[in-house]
Amino acid sequence: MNRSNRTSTVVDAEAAGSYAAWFKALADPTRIRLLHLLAAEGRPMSVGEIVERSPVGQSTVSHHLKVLTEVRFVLQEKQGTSTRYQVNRTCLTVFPAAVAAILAEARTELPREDDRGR
Amino acid sequence: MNRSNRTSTVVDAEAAGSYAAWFKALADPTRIRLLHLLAAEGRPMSVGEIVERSPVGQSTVSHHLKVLTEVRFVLQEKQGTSTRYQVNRTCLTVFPAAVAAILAEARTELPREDDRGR
DNA sequence: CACCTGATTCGACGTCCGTCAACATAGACA
DNA sequence: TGTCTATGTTGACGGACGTCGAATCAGGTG
Repeated sequence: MNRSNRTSTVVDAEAAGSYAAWFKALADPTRIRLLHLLAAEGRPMSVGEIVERSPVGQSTVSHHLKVLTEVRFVLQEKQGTSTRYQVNRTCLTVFPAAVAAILAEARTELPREDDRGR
Repeated sequence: MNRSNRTSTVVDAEAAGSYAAWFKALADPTRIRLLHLLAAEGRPMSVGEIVERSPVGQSTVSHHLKVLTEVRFVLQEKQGTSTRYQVNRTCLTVFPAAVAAILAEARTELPREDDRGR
């Protein structure tokens, strides 16, 4: 395996950009806590409820939730005046796989992120 | 399980900061490519060799290698006038574990990052 | 209809980041 | 010793980011 001397480009420039975007979404303590909160609760939560448990303001929470939503780490579901956010369980598979790809761990095939939604 | 209403704080403010620092180190396409290059080659590489395969300047590569070294994703080994960089294989274990912790995947115990060095 | 409440967006501020060119450092070798 | 080569560091510049308060928008409710 890996028979050529060319760097087996599993991670080319384009993929590097995508991966970087994912990591960038987690490159902030507040977002990590938000994501962990949602994951730990394991249920859709409203913004207000999340704000109550966060040390930052409501607009900040809203902003971070938007960032996490854009990279599909969390999914949103509007219900009238309220908006429920929940963690996207697909990340459990796709994210460690991305790390494995970067670290050239060939044993794991990178699954497609095909949870159609948005 | 999860009998209390307190968020089971596996990821508290301090841990969130640490994790964010790790992710921040990967939140850049260039660093991801550098890390992947080192991982794919699977051997210590000199800065010049890395620069040859990178689209950015030498000082930039040096800077990014420093960042990756500070969070221990890569290890450095000085040899006279040259410096060899190689990927830290411990990341293969500790990094997915961190992701699992954030995503509240309780099944994996977070291993200590005790590859004494630095 | 007027009002209240929950959520997003806007504008601003200070800070940090990625990149480069230029300079500084430090082994190797004649 | 002096020079060469490989690497690290500095300073600067442009752009992006995190946070906040204020303004705005959109559903319910009376």
